[in-house]
Amino acid sequence: MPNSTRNRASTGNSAKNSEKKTTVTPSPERRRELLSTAAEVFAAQGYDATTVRRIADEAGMLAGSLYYHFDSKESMVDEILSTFLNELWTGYDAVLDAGLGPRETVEALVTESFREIDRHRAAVAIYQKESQHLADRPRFHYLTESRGRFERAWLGALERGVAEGVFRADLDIRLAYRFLRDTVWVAASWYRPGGRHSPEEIARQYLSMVLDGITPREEQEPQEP
Amino acid sequence: MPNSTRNRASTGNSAKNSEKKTTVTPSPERRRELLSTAAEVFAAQGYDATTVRRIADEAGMLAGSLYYHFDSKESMVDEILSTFLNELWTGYDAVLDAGLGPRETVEALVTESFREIDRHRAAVAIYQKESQHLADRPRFHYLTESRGRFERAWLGALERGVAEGVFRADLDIRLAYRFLRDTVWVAASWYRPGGRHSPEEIARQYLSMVLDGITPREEQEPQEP
DNA sequence: TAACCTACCAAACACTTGTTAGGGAAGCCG
DNA sequence: CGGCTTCCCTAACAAGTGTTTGGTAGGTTA
Repeated sequence: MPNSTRNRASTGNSAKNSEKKTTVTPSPERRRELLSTAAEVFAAQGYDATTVRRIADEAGMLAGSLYYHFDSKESMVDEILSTFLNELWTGYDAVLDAGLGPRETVEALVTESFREIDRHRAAVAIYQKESQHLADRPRFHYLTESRGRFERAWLGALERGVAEGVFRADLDIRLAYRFLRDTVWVAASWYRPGGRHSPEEIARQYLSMVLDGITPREEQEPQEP
Repeated sequence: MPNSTRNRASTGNSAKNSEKKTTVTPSPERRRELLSTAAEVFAAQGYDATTVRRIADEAGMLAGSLYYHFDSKESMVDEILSTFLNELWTGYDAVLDAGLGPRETVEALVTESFREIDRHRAAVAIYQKESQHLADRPRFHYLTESRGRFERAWLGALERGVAEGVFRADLDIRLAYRFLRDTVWVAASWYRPGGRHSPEEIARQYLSMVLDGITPREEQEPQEP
């Protein structure tokens, strides 16, 4: 039974930091290294399909040795996802507190999202695939919370935009929200950092399509075949 | 070792129908029932996280009894995914062979996709989550093939559209393709049949956003707050 | 009635899984 | 030197995994 509550160096989201820490104190840098390779494997194979032995293999050590650094396999994803979401929300909050107009808010959120994908592509892929399935366990309730904040932020900007006339009023706003949200984040499944397009370039193209559509507008420069 | 090749009633994609079938012959209707509940569980929990015992539970029987109908857990997903893709491609081919213009082709493909999501929501969700991870095994190579056909169909329509001036020429066409593809299919993660919107309604709204953007066009009816 | 077939159960099998306990090598500090 | 700390290994554990085997209740056919 995996309930021997005895955390050596908890950094996850569960706030109970009780029980005086054991004598062992693994270095945070090594943890980050291991979490990085773990995230890569999780993203590629899926969380449940990934064995602890595979992660250890990729890290050049044996399965049991991982437990010097981490409590459990679960606390690895926990730490991967929660640190990603923390960084994400500092970026998002900066945008939301900037007092921008609705359109500029959407633009900034999209750009920030693609930057986040650039930095945490593996974590984003994991979040995409497993968050819904993980959110059941109480340890990962913060995933559901984050989803709610997400929705409020985007829906708020969209609603304000419709009220001010900068977004179309004839669209189902919740559909538009899902449309925006999904297209942005699924990009993590094909995006590879160091490719032809920078995150900002992708954000620009993406915003161009979402805001203006893929058919030519009248006042745009004429095409030539 | 799970290699005792002895299929009782193979319907998957692997073309080897060798070895005279054993005396048992399960009814196809019961198979479809079981595959339906299996697809539901797979979609909700993920393929690897789903145990055979859970599926059997949901179907009101014991784990071993499933093996009267199916060779293995793997052949269940195989059959789920391949029958879905078969139906999908008959629909797609009908559209592609209709000789429509680029814009009409895109519209028809999108609408057909949402209809397919309506009919096979669980299968689509499984395809979304697991196809990349399953495509490694030789049995599921048809997933990769399908992905290629997919890309050719959409990219072809987009390129023709750009050439004919009905789509903007200033967009990276591969980026546009990925955006189209992803937004359409991720809808399976939130779509629930019998909801407020019919598949055709969703397709209409989605196409409206993709084609014309979410900001108001000049010649559109004016908004009123 | 007897033979047969369908669809399931009961019980086990071999194997993989996450996890643990104890030990030991290398380096640093007194 | 001896003690201490960091990091990993060896070897095992118990639980859970997909799968197999043999059996059997109930219906259909002859």
